[in-house]
Amino acid sequence: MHAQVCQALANSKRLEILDALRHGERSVGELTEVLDIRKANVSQHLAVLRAKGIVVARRDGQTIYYRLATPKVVQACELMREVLLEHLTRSGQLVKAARR
Amino acid sequence: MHAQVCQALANSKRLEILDALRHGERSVGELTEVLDIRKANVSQHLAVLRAKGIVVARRDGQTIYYRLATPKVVQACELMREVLLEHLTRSGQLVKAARR
DNA sequence: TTCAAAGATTCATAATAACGAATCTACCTA
DNA sequence: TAGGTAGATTCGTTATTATGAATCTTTGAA
Repeated sequence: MHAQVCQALANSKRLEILDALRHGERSVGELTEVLDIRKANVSQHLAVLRAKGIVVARRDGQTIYYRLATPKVVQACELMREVLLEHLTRSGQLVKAARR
Repeated sequence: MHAQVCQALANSKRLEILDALRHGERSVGELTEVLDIRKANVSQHLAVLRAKGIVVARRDGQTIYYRLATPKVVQACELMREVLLEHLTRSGQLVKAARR
């Protein structure tokens, strides 16, 4: 199940969605504009995030607003970004060392 | 790239590897015993984790020891586990509410 | 040197995931 | 209630990923 949660984060579009939701809720239409992909596709990604409990939906009339289920997702993403940056820094140093 | 890092964590075997490395380095042979899968497959998973900078290897004679590149990976995993638990708790409440 | 042990890599195949297109559902308004 | 709008769902196709089997590489010992 833990792997399933990670799998839900393993897609650049879905990470963009989470980034867009970082500072508050957004409607599907707004997300569609931000991501610049088809609405059906946005819905599909939202369904994945919803199924894993990463985002929650709220309906207001015709529009449905999504928000993060918990700020912990953002924290986890930030940590992973730091892991990535450290790796890039290390491998960058390797490249430099190899050039000497 | 961020999605690629998440992708590397999106596999139960690889999460088991990270769990085994949580308290210190382990050789490939030790990991093979813990995971109870073929050595080739363990190497493949380790190659994925290595490529994303999540683990690093150290050779000592014939055996190669792996360890976490940074404790941040474990922290990120813990946060994701909490997200999962919160989700399970919420959906468990939904099941109960539906039964009433 | 040759052989064996510990891993890594390559390749082929089976299983999953992503996306577009079409269809379906819920809500609002005339 | 008919029509329109915002999303969701289903399905088929294409692209990725996981795994086993076989092969290759590195190291240490006879």
